[in-house]
Amino acid sequence: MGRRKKSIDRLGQILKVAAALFIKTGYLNTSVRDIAAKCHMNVATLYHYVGSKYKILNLFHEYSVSLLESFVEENKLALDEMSSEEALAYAIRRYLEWVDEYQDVTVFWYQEARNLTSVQFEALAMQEESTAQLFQSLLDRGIKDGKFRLADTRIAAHNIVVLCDMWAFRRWLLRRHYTLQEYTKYQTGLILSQVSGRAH
Amino acid sequence: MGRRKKSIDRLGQILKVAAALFIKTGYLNTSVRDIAAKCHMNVATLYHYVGSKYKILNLFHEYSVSLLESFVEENKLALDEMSSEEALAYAIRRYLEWVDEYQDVTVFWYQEARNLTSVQFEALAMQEESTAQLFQSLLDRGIKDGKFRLADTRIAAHNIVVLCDMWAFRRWLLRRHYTLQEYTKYQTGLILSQVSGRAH
Amino acid sequence: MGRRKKSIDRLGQILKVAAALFIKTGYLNTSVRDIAAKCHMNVATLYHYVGSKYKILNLFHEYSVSLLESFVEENKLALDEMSSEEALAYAIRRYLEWVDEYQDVTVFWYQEARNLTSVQFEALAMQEESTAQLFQSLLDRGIKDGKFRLADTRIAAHNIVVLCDMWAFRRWLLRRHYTLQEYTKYQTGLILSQVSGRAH
Amino acid sequence: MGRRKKSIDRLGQILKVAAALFIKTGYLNTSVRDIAAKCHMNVATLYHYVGSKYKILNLFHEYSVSLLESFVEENKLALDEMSSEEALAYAIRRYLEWVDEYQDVTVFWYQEARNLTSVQFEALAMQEESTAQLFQSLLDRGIKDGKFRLADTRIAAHNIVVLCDMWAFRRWLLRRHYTLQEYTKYQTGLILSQVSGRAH
DNA sequence: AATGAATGAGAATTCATTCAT
DNA sequence: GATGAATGAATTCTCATTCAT
Repeated sequence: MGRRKKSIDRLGQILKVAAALFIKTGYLNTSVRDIAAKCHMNVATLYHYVGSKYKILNLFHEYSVSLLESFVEENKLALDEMSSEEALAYAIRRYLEWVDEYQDVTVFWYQEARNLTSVQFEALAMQEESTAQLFQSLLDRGIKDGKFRLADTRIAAHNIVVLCDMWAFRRWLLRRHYTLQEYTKYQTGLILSQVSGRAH
Repeated sequence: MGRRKKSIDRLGQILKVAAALFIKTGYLNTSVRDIAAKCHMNVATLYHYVGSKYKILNLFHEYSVSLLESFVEENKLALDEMSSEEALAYAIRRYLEWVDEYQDVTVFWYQEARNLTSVQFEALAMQEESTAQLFQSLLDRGIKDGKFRLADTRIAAHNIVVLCDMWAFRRWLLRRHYTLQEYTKYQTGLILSQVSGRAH
Repeated sequence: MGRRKKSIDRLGQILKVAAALFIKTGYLNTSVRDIAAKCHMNVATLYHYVGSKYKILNLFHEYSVSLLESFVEENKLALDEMSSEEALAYAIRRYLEWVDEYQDVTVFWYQEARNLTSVQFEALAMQEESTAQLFQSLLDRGIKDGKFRLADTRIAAHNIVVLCDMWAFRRWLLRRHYTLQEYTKYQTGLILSQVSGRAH
Repeated sequence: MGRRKKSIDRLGQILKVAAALFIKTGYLNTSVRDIAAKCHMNVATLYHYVGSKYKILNLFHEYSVSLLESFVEENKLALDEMSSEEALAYAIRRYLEWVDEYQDVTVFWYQEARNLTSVQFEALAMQEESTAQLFQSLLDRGIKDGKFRLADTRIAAHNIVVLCDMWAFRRWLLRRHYTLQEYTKYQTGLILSQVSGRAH
């Protein structure tokens, strides 16, 4: 068990250190030596655990996907008991909190998706779609309720996701002017106008 | 002048070729040799014109900024004669056309901004801000007119920019479901709802 | 004894697996990890039995030498009762059968003798000489009998060995045109002409 | 021209040095660093000329093939004016001189043919066949003349080639007992007996 | 203006081997 | 006897850049 534990720890350590370096300097700018050094580990030892540099990106990818996954899972049920508008507002707030917590991860994949194989890219995209679908189902519900009026809920849902991600990838601007709370308040307002609007 | 002209041509050729390669495989994955080879040019000759690999990114950066710049310039005046709503819709349509034309460039900078110095990053950011300001001024005008109701025009303006850029950086999804025309129609509708909404 | 037996089995297993890998991909291209893996054995366990990679080559070497040795032993006595010509033909046939059976081993040492220490190389060479001497003694006997006429029986003996080994190291060519039986017939004929010839 | 010349020199230098190292320690045991160092050249400079380690083996391979090729060419014509027996003896003597001069090369390819691609191996094999064919045509001529009696000239021709190559790959033994002249004399005698013998 | 040659630094990865448990 | 973890040294190869001509 001690063995087992140590092995997992090492792998965890590698993942954690590598993720930090990847985020800080980018995947291509990070060398395996850098990662090993920061782990106080011989390069060969690192290879004992991971197989290749790309495998590390892989692991980080899986971890990132799982983060999103659990966000979706955690919030699915809680929303059923609220009204459409409350639910949407709640989901936006929670997702923005999530983006805030994992902003580095969010931005990272906006930038480095290029380095994934197409298979992995699909996985990431699919997970992002399922986040969008969480919002989409809320919008559909609101339409049934007569609370929302929308020509196309898919675009609207993706809009919501992107406007939340924007808190991460435009942080250089937004942080200068708003707190997360303010940003949440404004965006929620705008999005609610968007979905309940008398468009066109 | 012949000299001068040739020199400029060479530089232009390098920029063009490099941009294509950068876009296709990323800045770090593109080697100076690759660029030189595609220009049918010796590496040393290339260095005669550009100084460093990073300088090429620089040039591409300046070029990209100028593209945005001219977009702003071209559209500023045309908008004055329209009504607030017409002007906004027109600006969105024009910007989406621009994003569609330069989608590779747009996506590139979402991904590779990391490789810029902070000074250059500032320049890029500033230019993006000035695009946002184009929209912001339209929003401000609409508020004065009583056509729009908005608590914060800055966020709303950035929303518009990001939702347009999204046509480029989520193309893997959007292209599957919408033409540019459809996308333009839907987003314009949603944005107009957003800005003319009863804020919360 | 159970212990002892198991230990010998393990060693035998290593030798067998290693020999197969050496033959297939060459000594240098075979890694200790490969061998251990194919033995379903930990690398360290393997080292518990063998000491070094080179020692494995050693073992294989000894095994190869012993193969030749037993060939010589097995055939020495049987030959006494035949006539010189019969004996020579018989010895050639038997040796060709041996080469055919151990063609991989034969070829291997033609190729990898380089990787032996000079001491080991001597051992291999000596054993090859003793194979040659088997033939040489037959030739000497034939000369005494007046059946063969030869200026130098050493060269003639080595010729025989090499022409038989050739069945292994030129198999890429010979197999296309001849069966072992045909090859045996032709070579026996040629060699008999050689040794009974009215030369020069 | 100076340029051109230097470039060829460098390549020639690399080939020469590499060949020597390959012969001395084997292809796999020779590192690119070793080669570069012996050339007083930076590793990257070496790669400026050759592309890959394997390409060097390639070059050496081509060179070796060309050596054999020119041996065949040089001797083809000279043989026409002699009698069959004279011609065969002459060809053997010349080929043995060739093997003696290029014994390292000869032995090398007996050992390292494994490291060639199958395409390259074919090329080497084909060239060896054409050497054999030189002898085979002499044997065929001798049969027409009624000078030689042979059931299969292909095997006989390959025998000659192999018995000559043997001077190189059994040098550890043969050099102890014979000079090249003695070896030539004995083998010529044996081969002539072989080909003019009363086949069985 | 143009180029072939050159280079130091560094990339990812593999290897035979050892050691503590 | 067995094993997972560890390592120093070495591998092939690439890169951005410079320099003499």
